Amino acid sequence: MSLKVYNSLSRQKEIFTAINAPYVGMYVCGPTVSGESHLGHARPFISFDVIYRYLMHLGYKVRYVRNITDAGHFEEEGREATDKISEKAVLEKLEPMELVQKYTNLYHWAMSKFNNLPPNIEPTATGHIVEQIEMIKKIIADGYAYEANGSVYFDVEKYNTDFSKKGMPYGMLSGRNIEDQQDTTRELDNQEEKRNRNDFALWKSAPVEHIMRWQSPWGEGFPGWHIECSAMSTKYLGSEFDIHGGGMDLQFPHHECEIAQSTVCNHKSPAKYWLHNNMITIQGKKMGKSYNNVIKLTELFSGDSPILSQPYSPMTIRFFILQSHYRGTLDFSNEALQASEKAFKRLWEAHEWFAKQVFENNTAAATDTALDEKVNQLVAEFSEFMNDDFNSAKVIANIFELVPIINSIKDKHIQAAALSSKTLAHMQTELKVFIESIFGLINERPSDEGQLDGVLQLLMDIRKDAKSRKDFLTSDKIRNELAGLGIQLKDEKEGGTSYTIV
RNA sequence: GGUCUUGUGGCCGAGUGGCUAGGCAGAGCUCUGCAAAAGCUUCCACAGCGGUUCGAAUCCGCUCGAGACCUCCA
Repeated sequence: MSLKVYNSLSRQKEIFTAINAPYVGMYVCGPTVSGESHLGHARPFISFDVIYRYLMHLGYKVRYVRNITDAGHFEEEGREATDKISEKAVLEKLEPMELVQKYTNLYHWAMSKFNNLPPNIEPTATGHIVEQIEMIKKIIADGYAYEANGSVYFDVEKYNTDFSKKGMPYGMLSGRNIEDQQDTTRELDNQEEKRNRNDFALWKSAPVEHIMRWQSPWGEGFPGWHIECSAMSTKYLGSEFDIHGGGMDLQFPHHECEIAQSTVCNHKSPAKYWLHNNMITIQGKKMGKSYNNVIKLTELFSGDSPILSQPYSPMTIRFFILQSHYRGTLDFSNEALQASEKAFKRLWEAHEWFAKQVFENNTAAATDTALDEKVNQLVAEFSEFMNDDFNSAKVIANIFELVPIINSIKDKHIQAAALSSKTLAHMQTELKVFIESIFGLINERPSDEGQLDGVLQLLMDIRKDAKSRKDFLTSDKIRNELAGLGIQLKDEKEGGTSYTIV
């Protein structure tokens, strides 16, 4: 069964075929490092991390490029256009690059907490000013951009007229047409410089107070809002690559403009498949700066926010995100996160125990063929569901159908021999592959050098002795005191005891 | 105003024509010295109204509600 992905460009699921198999080029829009990442940012990076991992699992050699926007984009809230990064730099009395470095480091820290694999290339906008200028020159030379007062604008009208004839109108990705766009009555800055209100900036002339500025053929300034992604994706993935990803909110205008710029320069539509993840909402509303409802990742991990009733670990959040499909909205609430926390714990403990087992006495024949068949079916569906536009939610549902079976084997409610040795082995490898390699879930409990384990084994021994003497005062004291320290003892069927660190 | 998405049980969330999604919470039971953990069982759905169909949460229409984009935004 082949992989199918939902392509925003065609608005339907398509069979994924690599342009130049086994190589796959994937570009994902990264963060603007003018501030701290929040929960909303976690979604695309975790979603595309799983997509990246799954493509590699399928055998593709993926080049994953995810940019860092550090050049500072425009904020047009007030009258004066101010550079986001330079503005904040003044407030915090930091050099712009110092600020960018700070938030880049914080972002990388969060990404590693989530166990996201680093991309193969993580280019920065400031490191590619030359490439961006070259691209703009090319667009001007081709007649699709014009200069005005030291700024350069993309001529959307002309592009749309010419490329509509080739079946590539402006707005093809987001389903807009220029006529509708004309209706907006919003007042924007520098409109008078533009020939048309749909035109967008490729290069902006920098006002004197701007700290971040570069020399260009059009004077000192800085690159426009969308050109960095076109320049860097072209440089590292070529004029036509397989996958372009990002949040749904970037579809227009960001990705639309990218398509226009790249198409003019490279004479090809840049990406074959456009994948967009949906937003994380909070009480039904998108989490975003402009809504004032963000939970920063540092707050999430520490619990330090009035919205949060407790801290949530990175794996809880990763699991929470994977429990839904990436194209659907996902509503944040403490209740929902707590549910994920508990669910992940149960899943992980079953998985951890099962992965360690060696089933030596099992035979080729299963004693419970119905169960054996059911297990094989559930496991086989992992790939089937992932192939259907990365439906991690359904895979997790199947894993949860396996959890009671695993726990029943553990508690001897089900004999391991109920399943064939082949089934058990297959189940072990597939669970490990999907949970760890593809979903990227990891054990979060602190690892120790065996000393803590030794101490706990001793305490459990003492408690066992006390219990056998019916000295429940002592046995309960050990259990309750440990519970107070966050160590939970669990008596098992065979008279043994295990523990988990909460 | 334009474009588009969406409305599933207490909460989160899969599901596009017929079969129990799943998780968390609730209830009962088993196990246990008591608990916890685990297992088993169970309650609670498909916004409303029409239509298509042998059959609809799933397709169509209308009504009501929610949201996103159109401006930096994952």
